[in-house]
Amino acid sequence: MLTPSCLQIVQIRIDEEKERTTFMVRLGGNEMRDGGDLKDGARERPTLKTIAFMTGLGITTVSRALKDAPDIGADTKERVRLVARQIGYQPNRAGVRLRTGKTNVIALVLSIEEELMGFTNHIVFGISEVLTGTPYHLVITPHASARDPMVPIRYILDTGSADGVIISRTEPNDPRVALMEERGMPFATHGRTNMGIVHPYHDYDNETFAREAVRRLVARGRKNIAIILPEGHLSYTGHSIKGYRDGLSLHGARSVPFDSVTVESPLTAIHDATRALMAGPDAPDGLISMAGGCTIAMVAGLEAAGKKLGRDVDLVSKQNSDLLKWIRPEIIAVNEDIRAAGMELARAVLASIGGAAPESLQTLYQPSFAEDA
Amino acid sequence: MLTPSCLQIVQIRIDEEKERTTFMVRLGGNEMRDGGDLKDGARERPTLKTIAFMTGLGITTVSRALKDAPDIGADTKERVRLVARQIGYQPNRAGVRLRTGKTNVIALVLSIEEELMGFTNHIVFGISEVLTGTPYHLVITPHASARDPMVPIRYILDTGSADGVIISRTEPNDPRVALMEERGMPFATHGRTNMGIVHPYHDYDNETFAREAVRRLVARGRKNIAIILPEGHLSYTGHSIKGYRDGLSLHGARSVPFDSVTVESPLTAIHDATRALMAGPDAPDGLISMAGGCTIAMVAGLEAAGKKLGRDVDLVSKQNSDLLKWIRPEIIAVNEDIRAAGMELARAVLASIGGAAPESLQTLYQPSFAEDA
DNA sequence: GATAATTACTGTAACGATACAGGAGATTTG
DNA sequence: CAAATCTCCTGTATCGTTACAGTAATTATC
Repeated sequence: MLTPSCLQIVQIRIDEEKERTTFMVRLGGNEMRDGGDLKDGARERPTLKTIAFMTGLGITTVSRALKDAPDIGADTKERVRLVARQIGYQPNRAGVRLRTGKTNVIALVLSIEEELMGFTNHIVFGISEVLTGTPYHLVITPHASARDPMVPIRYILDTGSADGVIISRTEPNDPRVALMEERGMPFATHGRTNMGIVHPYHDYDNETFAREAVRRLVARGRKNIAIILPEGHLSYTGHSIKGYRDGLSLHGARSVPFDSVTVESPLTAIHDATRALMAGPDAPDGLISMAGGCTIAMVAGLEAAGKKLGRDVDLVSKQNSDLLKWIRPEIIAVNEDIRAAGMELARAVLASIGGAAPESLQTLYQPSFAEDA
Repeated sequence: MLTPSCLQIVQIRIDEEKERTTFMVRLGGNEMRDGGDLKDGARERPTLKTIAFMTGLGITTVSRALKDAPDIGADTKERVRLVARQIGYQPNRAGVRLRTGKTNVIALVLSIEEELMGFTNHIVFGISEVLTGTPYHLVITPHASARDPMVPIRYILDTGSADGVIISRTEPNDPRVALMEERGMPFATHGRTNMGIVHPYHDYDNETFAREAVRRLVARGRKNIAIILPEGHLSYTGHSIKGYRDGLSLHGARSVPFDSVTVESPLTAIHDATRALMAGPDAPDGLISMAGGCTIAMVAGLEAAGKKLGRDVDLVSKQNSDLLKWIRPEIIAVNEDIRAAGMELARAVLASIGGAAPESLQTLYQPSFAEDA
């Protein structure tokens, strides 16, 4: 039953300097209690103390009631929750963090060289969508990838500034993964590793993409194929190469070397290298691009060499946004849904923080080529 | 002079349950002091207490020494700073935040519908670059722009979760600006307002861009011009229209209505509308686009209508990334440097937090057309 | 040479939350 | 009916930091 809490304000202190009004309360018995500040027009932010005063309960009780602890009576919980909802109570993050060490922060560590076409946008909003409705905030921790990528990781670990970390540009033998694993920091990687550590990840099956890309090209009669790859040290470089090679031998095509540039190179360099390649004696008739940004420069380059897409050469490309079809509908474009990746990664870190087994937090998305292509 | 602090550990308590070792210290006199925990292998994070113990000073003294307070001796400060640097002391954010209310957080409020081509990426890394080396962290607070854009602002204000806020997609009469102003929250807007509130902002001079765009088109003999505008309620829509109209009357051109789509419309809609426009009886010979993403669809649309860029029609477009020239070199593209905008915005909020006058924190970037264009 | 002022440092309380160790009152047990 | 048990609630200490109100020792003042 809801006992009316018979409390009574017996003393009001007005502190003009501090512009606050405090008061004492007499409870049912005759012990006094500090009632806290009288919020002027509910302007001040409510705390547990506010609810404790309003309900006539102790601060501890309120705290435990809101946590649904087993040693609090059912109708007390109800009452506390009601009041908390009414006054819009939200736990003070600094208080929680100081006392418990829980930051309620997910750190997204991004290289400033992430891909041009909306990668950051998509992954950020994918993660955000999952974090909405949880107490977690998303903090962006950037690093110049040329510099030491360990710096932001060490910072987060040393200062304990996040409960979970999401990293991208994963390498097969990634020291960031090793360090976070060692220190027990929950994390998820965009891209797999190959170092004997079982950890949460989300990845796109670039091996399948590359292999299937070769298949589509061969199906169109293209047998001399070139591929533009990511930087050498990233995990997905290896997967791409593997799929590419498998595709070549599986479908009987040959590789035209094209390794003077990577998908990270300046667009001008990619353009020039593609023109040179396509104008040369051993010009390929099939091209594979692992990233949408560089595809645009490649198209310009091959056209500068006098070639025509669909006639002289076919091009399969991955993309993050649905842009390529507007540029040249002839491009065989395959979407990598980075927003979905962000969502998976966020789900994985949250679950990892919650203690889920890492092997249950690994997802691999399959490339989806258009039906006939 | 650096007096050697003659302290002595006189009692060690080993608490096996909590796995910690604490100890008492006898100082030069004979008062005892709690020496805190003996960090096992410097694994635990150092706090003021650690430094206090190591230097033999009080916690308060250490705190004030690190703040360079005037009532602390010069060599004491030196000594404290040395130790702090040695052990890699970093203030606990939760402690500071709880005590002072200072969050050391800048919130970037982004609509999930920000432009495709790298807007988020650029602004985030621009802001980050300025925040690097400061104690500030960047928190991304997203909102579905269809929903109430006030929600994230109210959240930040009610929970005091940031020291400063950066917003984009500013409107001439923006309730977010009014609210933050009223509550005294430092902020900077990407885009100006027109509501009698002087506040920090950064903006791109879209009025000049649109006016100059008309001039370039007229200089190429184009007199029938259409423009694709941003959504109606944004500040820069008004600026664009103003510049556009001024340009038309100034250079003697006429406007071909093109308002069935905005730069926010789906690319398919933009494509179709452009094709219809260009295939119609009143097809313009000059086009102006306020955003790079939609320009790509427009180009596809006008080519689908059988028109050729540079021959039948010229196109002036803004862009965030240097992509358009690879798509059609004929496009007269003008870069809006969003990374620089992020830097300006971050500088502005930080200065605003520091108490700088808002009128000194307003920047307007001029469009830079290529030399001859 | 007593008092005042200055210098350099320190202890206590508080920010808001939670872990922990009670503790009062009702209910069951033998 | 005393003891044990169970229910439900509460006070205290603590996380790391800083504001504030001291205090002891030295130096300046008259």
